[in-house]
Order: sequence, then structure tokens, then C-alpha cells
Amino acid sequence: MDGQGRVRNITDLARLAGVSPGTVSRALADSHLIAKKTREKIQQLAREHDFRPNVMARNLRIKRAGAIGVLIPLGHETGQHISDPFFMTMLGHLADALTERGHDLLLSRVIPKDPDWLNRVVDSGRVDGVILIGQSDQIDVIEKVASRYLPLVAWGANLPGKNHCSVGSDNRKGGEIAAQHLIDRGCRNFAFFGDPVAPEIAERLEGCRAALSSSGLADNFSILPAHLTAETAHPAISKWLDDTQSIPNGIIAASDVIAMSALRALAEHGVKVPGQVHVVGYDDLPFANQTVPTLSTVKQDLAAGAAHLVDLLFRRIAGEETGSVVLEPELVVRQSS
Amino acid sequence: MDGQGRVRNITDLARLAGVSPGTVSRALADSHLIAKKTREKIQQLAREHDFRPNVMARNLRIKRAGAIGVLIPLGHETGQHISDPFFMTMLGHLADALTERGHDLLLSRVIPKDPDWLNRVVDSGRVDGVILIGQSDQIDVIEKVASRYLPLVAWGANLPGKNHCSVGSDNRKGGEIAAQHLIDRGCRNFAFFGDPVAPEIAERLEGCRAALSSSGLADNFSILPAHLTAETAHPAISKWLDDTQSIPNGIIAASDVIAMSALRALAEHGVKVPGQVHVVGYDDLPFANQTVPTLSTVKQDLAAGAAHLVDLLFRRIAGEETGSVVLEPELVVRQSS
DNA sequence: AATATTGCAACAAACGATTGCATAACACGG
DNA sequence: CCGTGTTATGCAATCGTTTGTTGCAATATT
Repeated sequence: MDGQGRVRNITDLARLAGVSPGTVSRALADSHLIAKKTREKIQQLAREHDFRPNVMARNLRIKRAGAIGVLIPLGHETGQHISDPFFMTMLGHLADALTERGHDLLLSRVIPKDPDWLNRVVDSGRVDGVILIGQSDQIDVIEKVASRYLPLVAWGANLPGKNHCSVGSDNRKGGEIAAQHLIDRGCRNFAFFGDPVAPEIAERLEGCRAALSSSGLADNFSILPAHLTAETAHPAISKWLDDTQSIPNGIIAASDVIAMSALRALAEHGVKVPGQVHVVGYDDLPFANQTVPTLSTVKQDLAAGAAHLVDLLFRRIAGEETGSVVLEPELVVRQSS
Repeated sequence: MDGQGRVRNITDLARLAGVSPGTVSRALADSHLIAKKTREKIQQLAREHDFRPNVMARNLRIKRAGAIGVLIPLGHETGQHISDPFFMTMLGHLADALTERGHDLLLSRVIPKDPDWLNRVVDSGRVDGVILIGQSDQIDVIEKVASRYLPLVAWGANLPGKNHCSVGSDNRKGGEIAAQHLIDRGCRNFAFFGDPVAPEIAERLEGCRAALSSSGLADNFSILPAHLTAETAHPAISKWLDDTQSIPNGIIAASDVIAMSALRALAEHGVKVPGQVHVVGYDDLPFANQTVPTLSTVKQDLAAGAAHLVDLLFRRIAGEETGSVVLEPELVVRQSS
């Protein structure tokens, strides 16, 4: 615009307006300590030169970062891409909620190599708080940091004996609902697809076990610890189908992504869903009713989850020692079961 | 840890070590101006108190932000969630590449209400550069900002007459390839699913048109301007199938997400793919070989794309006036065609 | 008319680092 | 014992804001 005399800071603008930097600062903050006339003059001038005060300097002075760290820990994943729509859905909700509260979102996928990864973020002074999307296999690290750093919340399991603040659905119950549904559908042999290294998954598995046990079907249950990505799940399941002697008639997948791979693998093996096998997923991601056949699944309300995460986080930033939140899972029956 | 005397800044640590703040700063930076012995003592002390210098203060002094803004403009989307795996895939690659270069990723979904959204980010002093994932319908805004702000790159179309730096596949050619493939498969009536408001889509559409024209099939072509989300695409397509008199035998979807919705809608209408209708998508997202039937599609190499985006961006941050990059699209034939 | 109140704006000290320059400490040869 | 050269540290300015305190007029009060 004005090539030469670009206004780079509040002092430049002050000079231009013939006032002191302090006055400019207050004027731009619309402080009533400054006469309305001066205020408007300065604001007008700022607009003309499209000047915007430097956020970093402001934050330094103000002692806040204006950003929330959103971390995706990939501890148990073997480092491949996560193209998992789950994350994007969650991320979308979080981004909206944070923006609404005037905070930026500092995204970081972290493959924890040393136990210091979380400390680094927390102590960097870059963020006012941290949201973890999933706990992965890093419970110990999380617990340790949480014990000294209040504004930390995690999406995931609410684990007995653990104190960090979490938001997640009742995974045990979710697993139970899924299994019970298959039992009701008349299934008698079951398989669980998913890696119980992640605590959420472990709880879902446990819920299944419980449901099967109380129907006396605990013995007809096998587990395939498949990774969560679309890339790795499919070959694993396919191979499993090749190897297994008798295909079960009820399959519970630890996530919709895995379920989708399963549907495809089953189709390839000429197995009819839901004719021969009933399949239930977990998450109710947007694509769950786009698959062929559409996927029955246990719905986690991610919108509500994200809202809770952000709400709890800001209460913690304000100093409150909040508890955790457990959401009710809900069975969504579609064609696959 | 040490409850009382928490070390909050470089000065505290200096006091503890019995040296001046400046010395601590240099010691932590491993400067050779400081005696090895002192250096190690200070580093040890820092470790003990797990002290990490405040990044924001550092950045202010050093005049860099240490973060790159990644923006997802949602101009033509009507504000719903984007659960599109495309973004997550891209985001994952970007996150990795940026972290590798020591930069954080400031994520922002922006629904442009005023033409100032991009200026705000650029002038905030919070980011060293900006990557746009998609141009949406904001070409004018982007062009304007790009003309004065060098470190700005966009994923999307390389538009004639436009000067901002972009990385994207040759959409026109991609569209051409897709259409030609269907022609080769013997299709004679065509439909395009996708909203040409976004320039990438417009170019793909144009490519299709070109291919059809040169085979004299331009007249047998209809367009359904469907939105890009899974949520909205399916009902639109379903309705279209209800209404249309004669279903075409070649369908080109502007994205894999749309293609997936199409596959499902077709299945519901009892239309055999690829028996009666051939379908081609665009993107080659991870789930493209998970659908039933697996999806033929025009592959965009997102990994390479992300690498280019980051590379160009950093060259621009260094002051170089780089050109744009156009990637070759590649047809991936699977079951749906 | 003298004093108290108010309204505006300037001054200067933070915030927590980095870094050029000045200086202190030390060793060494003459 | 002094000058000279290293090497290691301290000092103070700086980055661009915010904000408590202060100074000064103009107005209100008695």
C-alpha cells in the first residue's frame, strides 16, 4: 500500500498520530481512559495502514499464549499416516470451539520417543492448555504431567486409579451394547477386531467379554489385534479370514475404520453381510452410513465430546479442578447387523 | 517437583547458578563463548528443574514466530463439518514436514465472512508463513494478500492470470484422463458430480468436457453440482437418481468422497457397478481401495504435494520468489470401472 | 477565589528472552 | 611487574506490547 512508511508497530502509529505508544495501545483496546475523539482518530489511522498489533508481544506481556495445544499421540501406531476420519471430525469440532473462545489451535502429531514429549509442549510457554486426542499407550506420561499441570484434558478412557481429566464415552458399556446386540441377533460365535493396547479399545473389549460371559458365550470368542488404520487393518483381516477355520457370525470392530476394512474383506471372501456375518463398528463416523452395506455401530457423540473437552479445559485454565466426563454410548442399527 | 522455588525464567536459573542471565541464555544455546564447565553445569541445573526457556519471549526477540498457519477456507461449503479425510491426510503430511523443519502448525478452519480473514492471520505476527488447503471461492482475497505477502502458498488450482503460489495436480488433465478412461470402457452417456464453484473442480469438469468433445460425446453429459461432504452428497445424488430419466453409464465424481456416496446411492437403486455404470473418483484417498467395489480414481500424490508446499513456503520465507508446482495426476484403475 | 475533582495523555517498568560490546580474569613472554 | 592476548562473563539495549503511576489542565465545588 504505502510502500515506504509501513507501520510495523504501535510506536510508528503513535508517532503518526502524535501521541504516545501507551495511548495507542489503549485506543486500540477501546479503553475509556482515552478521549473518544483521540480513540477514533487512532483507530481510523490503524485501519488506513491496516495495522494490527503484534500478537506475540501482546501475549508475552499479558502472560497468555492465546493458543491451545492439540496433540495426537501415536504411541502404539507404528508411525504410518493417520488418515483416520475420526481425528478430522474431532479436530473440526475442537477448532470451532476454540476459535469461538478466541484461541488458536496448535496441532501436533507426536510419536513419543522419550517420556518428555508432553513436558516439552506444556512448558514451552506456547500454549495455555493442552488437549490430547487419545491416550495411546502413554498413560503414565500423561498422569505424571497432569499431576502438576492443571490445564490438560484428554479424549479417551476414564481409567480407574488414574487422575487426569478425561472425556470419553463409556467404552465398557459401548462394548457391551455391541456384543449384546449381536447376541440378540442370534450370533453365537464372535470375533473382536482391534488392538487392546489403547485403553479405550481394551475397555470395549472388556465390555464385549462381559456381555458374552453373562450369556455363557465367553468361549466362542476370538480376538484379532488389528491396527487402527485403514491401510493396515484390511490385510490383517484378510489374512485372518484366510487362516481361520470357522468364520464367526458376529464381528465387533473396535472402530468404524476397522469395520469398513472388515466389510470389504468379507465381501472379497464372498461372505454375506448381514446374511452370514453380522458386523458392528464403533464411533459412528460420517461415512458409517455410506458403506455398503451401511454400518451398524456404537455412536460416540464427538460434537458433545469436543464441547466437553473445551469446556473442561477452560475451567481448568481458570484454576478449577474439574472431574472427568463419561458420555453415554448409543447403538445405531443399520444394515450390517 | 520443587514446589516453592520453581524456576520460571532464565533469570531464576541464573541466580541459582550464580551467573548472569546472559550467560544462561548462551549456555542453553550451547554457545562456545561459555566455558564448557559452566555450560554443562547450567544445562544440568536446567534439566534438574526441568526448565525450558519461554518460546514466545525468544520468538519476540528473534523476530520469528516458529509457527506456520495452515488454513482451511470453507467459503463455498455451507458451514457444516468437514469430515473429509482429504484434509486429514493433507494435514498429517504437513504436520510431519513442518515439525521436521522445527515449526509448529497453527490450524484454522475459516469461514470467510469478510474479505479480511487472511490479512488477520498474516499480519498477526503469529506465523512465519501461511499454507492454504484449497482456494475455495476466495481467489480474489488470496491474490490480493499474496501480492504483498510472500510466504503464502496454496494447495489447489494453478489458475491462468493468477499469481499466487500454488501446488496442485493438473486438474484439467485429471478430468481428461478420467473421462477418457470411461470412454475407453465403452461408456457413451456421462455425468459429473461436483460443484464447480471451487476452481479445482471447475478445471476437472473442463477436462472432462474436453475429452468428451474430442470423441464427439459432449452432448451426452450432465452435471450435478453436489457439495463435497459425505453428509450432503448422498441425498443429492440419491434424489438425482430418482429424478433422472436415463441413468448415464459413466460417472465422474469430483472427489472420492462424492464417489463413495455415489457408489452407495447406486447400490441402493439396484444399479450394478461396474456392470451398468462405471464410476471414477478423484484423489485416491486411503479409503478408495476399501469401498465395495473398490474405487477407480485419479490419484493426487498428497505426500508429494505436501512436501512441495512446505518446500516452496520455506524458500519464500527465505525471500525467494518461487513459481508454482503442477503435479501429474495418475489414473488408478480398480473395480468400479 | 481557592481548593477538590475529574479526564486525558505521557512516562516508564514490566513480560522473558537474545546479543553486541565492555570488561574482568588469567596466563605468558619479555 | 607490565603489556598483550585469550577466554569467560557481565551489562544493558532490544523485540512490541500492556498497564500502574504520575502530571497537567480544565472543570466543579464551596
